[in-house]
Amino acid sequence: MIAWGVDKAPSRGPSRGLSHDRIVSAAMEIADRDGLPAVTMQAVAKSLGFTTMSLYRYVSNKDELMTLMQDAAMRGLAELPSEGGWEDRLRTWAEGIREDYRRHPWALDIPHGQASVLMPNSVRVADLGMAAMEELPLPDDVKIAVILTLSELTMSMTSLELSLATEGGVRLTSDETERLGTVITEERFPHIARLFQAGGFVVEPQSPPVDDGTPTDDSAPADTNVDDEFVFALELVFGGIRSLL
Amino acid sequence: MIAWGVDKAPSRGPSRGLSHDRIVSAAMEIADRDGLPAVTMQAVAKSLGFTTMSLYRYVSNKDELMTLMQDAAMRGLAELPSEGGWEDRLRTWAEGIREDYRRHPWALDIPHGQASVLMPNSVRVADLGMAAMEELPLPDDVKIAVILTLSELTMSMTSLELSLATEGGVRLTSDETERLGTVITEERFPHIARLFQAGGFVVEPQSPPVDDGTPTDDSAPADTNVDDEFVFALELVFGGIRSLL
DNA sequence: ACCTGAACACCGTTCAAGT
DNA sequence: ACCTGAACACCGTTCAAGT
Repeated sequence: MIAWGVDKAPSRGPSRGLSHDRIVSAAMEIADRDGLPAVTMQAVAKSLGFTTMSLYRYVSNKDELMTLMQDAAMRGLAELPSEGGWEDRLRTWAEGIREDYRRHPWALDIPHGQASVLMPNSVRVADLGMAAMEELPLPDDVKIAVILTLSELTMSMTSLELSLATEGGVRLTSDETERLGTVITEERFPHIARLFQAGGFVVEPQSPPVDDGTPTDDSAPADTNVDDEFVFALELVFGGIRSLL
Repeated sequence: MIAWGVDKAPSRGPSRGLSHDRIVSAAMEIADRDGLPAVTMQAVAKSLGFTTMSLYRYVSNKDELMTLMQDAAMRGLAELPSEGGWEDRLRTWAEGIREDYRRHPWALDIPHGQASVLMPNSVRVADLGMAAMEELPLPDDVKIAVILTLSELTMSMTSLELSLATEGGVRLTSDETERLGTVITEERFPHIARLFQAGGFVVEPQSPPVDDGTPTDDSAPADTNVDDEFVFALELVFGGIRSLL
């Protein structure tokens, strides 16, 4: 309940300036700069000029700090366009979430427990999602399922994108490609070996020359970039929603 | 490349019985029993009756061991039904993945890097996914995007399900509910406060009495269980695919 | 009430040494 | 080639003590 600010701030007694906000901000700065593993209690305390143990007065353990960080990371999504249809609104909603995770990639690595669903920003984002679908004549539980589906999808795709980006894409040395080629064969993997050998199994983080293949079974496989995958996945879900109406 | 078994086994010299298989199996047993954090190099070695350092002869670091564990966890999915349409096959495909993760929940917590995509079972599962859609007149890159979408969705939903199950669902004490009620208000969250107060924002891990509401905007919200969410999300994607044809 | 210092029981990983 | 022992530089968290 710390996150909601209902625990009245103890304004009595000596306070040398530590606070929940400062601790969470310091932790986020470290995570942004050096990644989540660099966020140790000692590192956070040190960056604030306090001892490690001082943090435990504000946060009961590291997990709680992580949950606070995660929620704080999701503050980018503000308002949805009042014009346009539900597709436009859901798209900007999903893209807002995506932006937040891109800004704070480490947030994707913090496990989503029960607590995180009831954090302020989670509730706010869910509320915005429901607002985006206001015009749709669907029962509330279906809308919640849609929100859940879209946000999970957004997280997964962003996670994939970021892990590929930091590793420079699934690009192998020609030696590795060759060795893998001896093992990924038509006999063993009849449906995908061809794609692998053509390089189509490779996913790029950035936007390469995009090919939009015509719907033919034997079209040449192309490099795929995650941004396209994300847009495609969204449209897939939108198509599903439309088929419900 | 260890995972593909191309590194010839060094059958010369004294071997007191350690091997990649035994190390990975031991690590998986520990993870199944005590969770991923319990998988330390010391714990794995001890369970095999060796010193910690002996593992480093077979595995270059802990991350590599984790990647091997993750791939080994995905061996459940065998064959897809030859009867029925692509929906049936994709459904059993996704449910096979789901089963594997349910059996080895910790596998969801191992980060998916570039290496993991090219591991034997990942390639095998991707191949099966392509096979499931063989009849569909869609370009290969679209099929890959579908596979990616479905597997990410499956992972997310299973992850949600498991985190709720281990925490006993988002069930709050009446005290907590009350406190949250003072903070999740109609003014602040106009589109979701009503749902929260009605208990509809609560997601159950197991199957509670399911209500399939009629498509009315003001239908009473109901408890939602993750299994339904998963099936719903799959159908949403299937609807999207159909709209592509 | 707020912060510190010392201590505890761990981690992953190194290196040189034994057989 | 395979495994061990000792050591290093870390972790999160406790507890009693200071102001």
